[in-house]
Amino acid sequence: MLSSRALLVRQGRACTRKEHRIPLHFSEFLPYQLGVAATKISRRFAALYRAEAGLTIPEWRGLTHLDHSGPASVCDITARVHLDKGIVSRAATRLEQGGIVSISDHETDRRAVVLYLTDKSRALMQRLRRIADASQAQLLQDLQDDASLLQQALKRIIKEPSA
Amino acid sequence: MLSSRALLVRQGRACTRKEHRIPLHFSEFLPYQLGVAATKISRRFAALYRAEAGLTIPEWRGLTHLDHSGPASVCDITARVHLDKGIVSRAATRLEQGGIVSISDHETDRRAVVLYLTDKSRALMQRLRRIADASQAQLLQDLQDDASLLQQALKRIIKEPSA
DNA sequence: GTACGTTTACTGCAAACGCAACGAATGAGA
DNA sequence: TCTCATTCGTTGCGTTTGCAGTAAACGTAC
Repeated sequence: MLSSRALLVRQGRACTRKEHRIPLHFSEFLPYQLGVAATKISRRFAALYRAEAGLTIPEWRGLTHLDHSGPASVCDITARVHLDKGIVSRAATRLEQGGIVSISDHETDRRAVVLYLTDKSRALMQRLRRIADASQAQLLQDLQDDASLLQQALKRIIKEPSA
Repeated sequence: MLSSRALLVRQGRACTRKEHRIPLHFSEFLPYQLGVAATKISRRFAALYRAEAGLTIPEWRGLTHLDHSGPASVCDITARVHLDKGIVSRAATRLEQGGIVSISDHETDRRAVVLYLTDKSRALMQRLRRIADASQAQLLQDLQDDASLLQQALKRIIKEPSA
């Protein structure tokens, strides 16, 4: 027993539209909006880093932290840039193999390691920082007045306890 | 040759802080904010659907579209809810095995299939809709005045051509 | 000094994802 | 009618992800 609506769909073209037109009920659902927007922006920036230096997003996040705050342990990076410790560990391995970071033992804690940028990578980060800043500026310009409030709301979500 | 900063990190505790305190430069970077916020909210809602009905997010997105717009093809769903066709296809298979949707042939296009809710799942969706609405209401309340502007900005990002 | 819980980093594994290739079906155009 | 490009859905494959488990080092309490 099918509704008349169902019959409409069953006839004519199988796929009604090609554009990614999002139905109303979805366009008002915040988790959906957030997910789609984040994926979109994330892809754009990931492509940038990959094209420029063959970096993944976790790699880039860790490097940025090192670049800005100086040498740090895996645990440090994990806590600061919202990444799983396994992901940071693997990223560190790849980056060391690529000569982007150096890893040495911690002075006083023999469990820990210390990651730090090489001279080679300091120049790389300078270039990447410029690119990231420019891309973000473009993004903010597209968003115009909404930008600052968007960031304010996102910060609130991030800081929110959890539940 | 290490900077004095490096020496500081190399001594004392390996992991300086335990809280997820995000360094300033990151907290201002939009793609980062967006990613972290989306992951956080997405996890929260995913846990909700899983606990309530054992549904994944792709499954839930597809079902919601079916629930709201009536029977649709895989391609339809793909276009409307921002999912890869492979993901939609697999979700459809799982949902059919679970008796949540029925799949039949398209009337006029023999390549296509038509997914539609079963009576059983219509009741399920009603319950899920209530839960999702309540959770979103809670979220919007937490965000207070920022909410509408957040949504406005996200919509702009989503609609934005691409570059 | 010894025992025990915690921290640090690494690794293994299952699940999910994105992409591309494929076969079947379609339909537009010669 | 006969191509041939396109569309629809499925499947396979490599990568990434998140989580749990492991071993070593640490440090606190006794």
